[in-house]
Amino acid sequence: MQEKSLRIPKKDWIEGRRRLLEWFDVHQRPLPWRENPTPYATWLCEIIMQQTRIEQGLRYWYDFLTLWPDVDALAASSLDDVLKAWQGLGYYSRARNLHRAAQLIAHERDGQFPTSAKEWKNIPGVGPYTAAAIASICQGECVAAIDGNVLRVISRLLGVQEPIDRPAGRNQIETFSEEWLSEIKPGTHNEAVMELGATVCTPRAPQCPACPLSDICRSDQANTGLTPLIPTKAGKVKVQDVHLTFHVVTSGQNVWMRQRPENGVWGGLWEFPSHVEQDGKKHTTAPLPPKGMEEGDVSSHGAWGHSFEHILSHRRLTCRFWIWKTDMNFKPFEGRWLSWKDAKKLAIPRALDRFWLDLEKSQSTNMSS
DNA sequence: AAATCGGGGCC
DNA sequence: GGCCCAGATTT
Repeated sequence: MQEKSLRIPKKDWIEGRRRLLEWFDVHQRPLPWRENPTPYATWLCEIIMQQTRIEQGLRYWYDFLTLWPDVDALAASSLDDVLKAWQGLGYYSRARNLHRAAQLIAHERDGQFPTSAKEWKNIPGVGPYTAAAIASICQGECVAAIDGNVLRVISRLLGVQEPIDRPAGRNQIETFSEEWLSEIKPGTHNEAVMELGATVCTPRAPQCPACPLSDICRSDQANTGLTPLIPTKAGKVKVQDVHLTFHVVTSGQNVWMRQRPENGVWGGLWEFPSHVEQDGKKHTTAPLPPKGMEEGDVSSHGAWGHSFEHILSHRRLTCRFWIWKTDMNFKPFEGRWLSWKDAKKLAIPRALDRFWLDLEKSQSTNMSS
């Protein structure tokens, strides 16, 4: 185990570490959360940035800090408001865990944040990476934070040929990372490795000539030419086809909506009642009325059979929307009546947002024509 | 150990 | 169309 992690002589990686920190001091991007890293702002940042590009998440980080400047404010908010602010960012369990964690910290920890990576891991939504990142960057703890950038940088540095999404490859990277970590400035070291991965040791077209570690790297193009081939991954996700039918049950300016269960796709978000076609079957031309709703309950139906494709990372959704008109005395199934205006204040999936835009466009076209 | 969970940007 | 992104949680 030790041999694997020490294929680079110690004097070399000590020197490499020094040059990395030197490089970081000069070339780091001016990211706003580096200016005044408080536990709250750093925690918020790390949760938002999980599996998210900086450019995409930045706006959300600002929005959350503006809406809820501290953990007490966040804890006092409603889950619906948090989900609404999170809308469009994806992985919605992060938002629900964030809200739950804020209440835990505010009410059960007297507003006190954890002070070690081990404690941080007990906070909902905080796993190994996030715990290490906050504790090292914000609280000076000597613990390695390993994200996608680090996996790529270290696998290339060591020339790890085993898949990094399997224990064999992952363990090599973890072992070396803990050893390599600067005991002087662990937070800066962690940020430096991530920054190198984000700006120089990139997934495609890495800029090895600009890398402060190129002379000791086991896969630099100038040495072995392995850089484009590392890291390797074993995991391959098969994308399934799913056909969804949404029933837009309306009455005048009101619409029937329900909240999705916490588990599963779009957990906790609001939607029009929907159902999945069995066994991935394609849509039939004539949709049945939603369950619990008889033909006689509707005054008209099938007004607009809008349909489009929506891609998730693990699903290919074909979404069909069917509009039914009824009256508000009718409460067909789980959910509630909402005015269009109030419904828009709720967090909804991107796919429904698309539908909504198309519908309004269609209505304005009809009115003008 | 493997599956699940979004959406957007890039090639 | 595939890949990846400042990963965590559930099964």
